[in-house]
Amino acid sequence: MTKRQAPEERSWPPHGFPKAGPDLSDVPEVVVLRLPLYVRALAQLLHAGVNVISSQELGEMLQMTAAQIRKDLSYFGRFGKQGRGYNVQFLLQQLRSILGLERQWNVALIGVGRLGRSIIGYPGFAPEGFRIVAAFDSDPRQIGQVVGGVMVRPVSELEQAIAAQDISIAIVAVPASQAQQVLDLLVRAGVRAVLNYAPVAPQAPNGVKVRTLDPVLAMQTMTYYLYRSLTVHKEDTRKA
Amino acid sequence: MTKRQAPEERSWPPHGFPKAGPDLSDVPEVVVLRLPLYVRALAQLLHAGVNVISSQELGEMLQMTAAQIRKDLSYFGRFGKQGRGYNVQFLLQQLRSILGLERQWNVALIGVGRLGRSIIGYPGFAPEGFRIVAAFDSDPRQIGQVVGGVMVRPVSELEQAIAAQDISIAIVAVPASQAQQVLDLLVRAGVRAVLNYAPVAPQAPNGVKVRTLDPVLAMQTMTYYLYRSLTVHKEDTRKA
DNA sequence: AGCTGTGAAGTATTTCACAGCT
DNA sequence: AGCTGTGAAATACTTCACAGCT
Repeated sequence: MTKRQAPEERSWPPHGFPKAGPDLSDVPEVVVLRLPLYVRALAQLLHAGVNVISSQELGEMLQMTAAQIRKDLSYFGRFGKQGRGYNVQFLLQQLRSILGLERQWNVALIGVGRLGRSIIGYPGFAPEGFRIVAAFDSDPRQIGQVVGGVMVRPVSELEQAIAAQDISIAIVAVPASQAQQVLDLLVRAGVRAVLNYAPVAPQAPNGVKVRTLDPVLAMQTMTYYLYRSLTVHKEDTRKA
Repeated sequence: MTKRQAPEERSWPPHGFPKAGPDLSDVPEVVVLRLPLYVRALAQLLHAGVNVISSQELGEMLQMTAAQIRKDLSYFGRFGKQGRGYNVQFLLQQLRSILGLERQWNVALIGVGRLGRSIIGYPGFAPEGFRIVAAFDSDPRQIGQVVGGVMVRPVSELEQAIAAQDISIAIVAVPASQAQQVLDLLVRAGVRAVLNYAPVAPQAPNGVKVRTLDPVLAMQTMTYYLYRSLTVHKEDTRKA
């Protein structure tokens, strides 16, 4: 049973917003979007020396209901012990395994301008197993430069490099005007997961996941609420 | 009628995941999360010289159903003309007004390390009306430096500056370990919208919107699907 | 003829609430 | 006594489908 797509973001999402492609299993996508939150919280708990945690306590940490956590986990197995709770280390390991986080993922970066350079310098990816192993740009002045330990290559070499270097994820950091064509190229090259920093809603075929991170969009969803609370709002938005 | 919170953020959004605080109106939060997508698409259309668009066409652009767009818009008013569609310029202006995008918003940045500097240098905020007018750091070596035209001040001055400079939004770009305490400080100072770049799920009181942008989280939601499609998956995840 | 705006129907997601294990 | 796992109930969200305007 495939499911219908919702738009966005969630980027905050909700991130991946809009999204494309049917689910590959019967696990609701919202559930998958939450799993990394559990992983992050459990890693913290493990680090803090906590051995066992209940869905109640985890829910307080993450500001969600205990029932939701239990239900989410139940899509994948039975990881808890009744009367006790969840073993932090065990649950963490299980979730990491479910999410495919126990391996390294090779990543290509397209666009090494200001934004791309800051992404390649971001220290958060490597410890989580995401290794940027190739960088591309269409600007001839960038080609041949070494950025973050990776030599920048022309986009024309992209397809070949994706295959040769076993790259399954791409990060798009090109101007909005080029994002769609870069995405098309990536899809043709066989990439099926794209983290998009360009402020566009790119079209991707089924089976290709795109998550767009757009800080401006995130801001704009907050101003709505700021604005409301400034002037106490009475419905009167319709035109005359 | 206030509503229940879903997690994120989505950021991932989509986006702010998990989020806090009840809705200030009866408009579903998912709808608010989509409005900026409409704004972005309409701005593109306007730029391209399109005068009128149907929900059908807009839906194709954004990969969503025409009905959803019409329903979303109907929460705020009647902006279209039967038989014709929506006037692009008019609808854009209406949505910008609803989202509070017709004014400038003063923004404070907390944390001017590598990430913070890249945020302050991001050229996407200013054209959308978000102006970073103050920057703070707890590192004495950063104090007094001028970054992106703004002088870095000690965090101790934050509360005073928020009030004095009419700042309603903050961007948190401090290490994860400090994010919660910075957020608490911001809330005490009266900030009610926070764009959080730290990889944590911070707790915020009702009425304070937090959107977390976490590229690692976004990546981790995609590996799930990559992983599934590598080995054709038969349900067998439960422990022995 | 074409398209909006919207109740009603259909899905999806969340929460309840409790049997059953420790 | 405490907590999980899960059907069933409740709620939220999306899509249908059509009256009504242009």
